Amino acid sequence: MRIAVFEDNKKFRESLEFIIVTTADMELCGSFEDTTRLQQRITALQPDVVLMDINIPGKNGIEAVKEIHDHFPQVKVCMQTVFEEEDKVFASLCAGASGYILKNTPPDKVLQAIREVAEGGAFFTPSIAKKILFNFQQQPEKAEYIRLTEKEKEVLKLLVDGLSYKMIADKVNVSFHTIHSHIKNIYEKLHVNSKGEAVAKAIKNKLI
Amino acid sequence: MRIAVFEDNKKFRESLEFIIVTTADMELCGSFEDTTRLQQRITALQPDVVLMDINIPGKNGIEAVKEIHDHFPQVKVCMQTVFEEEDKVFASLCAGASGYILKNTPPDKVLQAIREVAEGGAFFTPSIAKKILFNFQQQPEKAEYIRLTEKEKEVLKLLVDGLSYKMIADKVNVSFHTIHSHIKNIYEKLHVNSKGEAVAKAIKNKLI
DNA sequence: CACCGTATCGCCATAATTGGGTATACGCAA
DNA sequence: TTGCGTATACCCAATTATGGCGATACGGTG
Repeated sequence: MRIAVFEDNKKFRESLEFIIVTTADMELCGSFEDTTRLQQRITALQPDVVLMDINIPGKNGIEAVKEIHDHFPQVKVCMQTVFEEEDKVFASLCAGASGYILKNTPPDKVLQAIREVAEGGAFFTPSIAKKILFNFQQQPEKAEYIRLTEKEKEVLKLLVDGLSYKMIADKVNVSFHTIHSHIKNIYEKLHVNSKGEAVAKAIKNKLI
Repeated sequence: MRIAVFEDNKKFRESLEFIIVTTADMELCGSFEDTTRLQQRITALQPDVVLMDINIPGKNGIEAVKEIHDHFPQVKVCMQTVFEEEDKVFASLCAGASGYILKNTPPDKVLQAIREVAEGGAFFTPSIAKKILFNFQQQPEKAEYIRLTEKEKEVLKLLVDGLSYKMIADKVNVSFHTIHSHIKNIYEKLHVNSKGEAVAKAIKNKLI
């Protein structure tokens, strides 16, 4: 597992380097104090995971993660910061970071974070996770949980994709009438009475 | 630290009980296989953390977490499930859960999750965290620039709200035919040919 | 200025799709 | 045994999708 570090604080960079080089299944493939020549470096080093300081000289961490995400989508990025700057947290997550850890995170957690993101998962320190959670819980009206059956979800999904009753019936291999019936039930559960509303509600409430 | 367990699967419930009772700083204050008399139980047991199966008999886990969150805001809830049912994940997070773990999570991680949520943090297994992350990152690829006129945007917006042609015409104070005409143009620009697709595309690409 | 393209607005007609109602049937779980 | 999910079916009215036709207005260009 190849790791690259971008961190301007010498002390902290060296401690990250130490953590990585002393770990059997990890290889430190690069360590930098700024984000200049970012793309060349990534191209040359081919890291699996990048540890990126959010306040780094050159282009800042958020722009850097965006650039990496756009040009090297297979490279996972884990952000690190001293402070829990709310807006930067969300900005970097939106920019494509897979993890977010505070710099007081103990070494074993750092390694855990690296492994999780390398495997395609995501890792947040609890306080960051809490912030993210809060962001969800702010949205009040989503509170109503709509219980759709599996079939109904399947049909709704296809409805959102823009398929007609006929096409859905064909796809699911049941009759047109069955689809009709399912959709009537879906509308009832969603409290809507048209395709448009159903699609809107499905997407907004992430029912699909 | 007082923990209450709600889990209908006997095997799994017992293994949770075992994990908790064998941990020095934790106390199992209750263990149930359904969510009946939920409020009485919580009132009596005064748990710090509740582990709640998402598919539990009685009122389901999502309704249960909502009830706990509403009536006992100091009680933290950590959800558990076998499957990563996307809609249920988000629904329970919105309902007030502080953590979300899969049932294949190893014991040490379960304990970690309990501790994190007890301390006011949040805990997600990496795959769940990834789902949450996705939710942030879903930005439109906007490869194609869609230029809608103001009128078209207005009509599209109303379409997304689920209004019929007639209702839109009424709202915008033009004739049904004009709306018809606008919608034809919108469909052309979006490369779609049904209300459902148009609504889906409008929301996904944030055209409105 | 006259010309062209684009956006806006209006209408007709037809065919297909959709929404709502009602009904039957089967298996399965509470 | 009742209820729910699933599947099927028919009917009917309303809505929607498509195509074509035409008019006005406005900004920029030759």
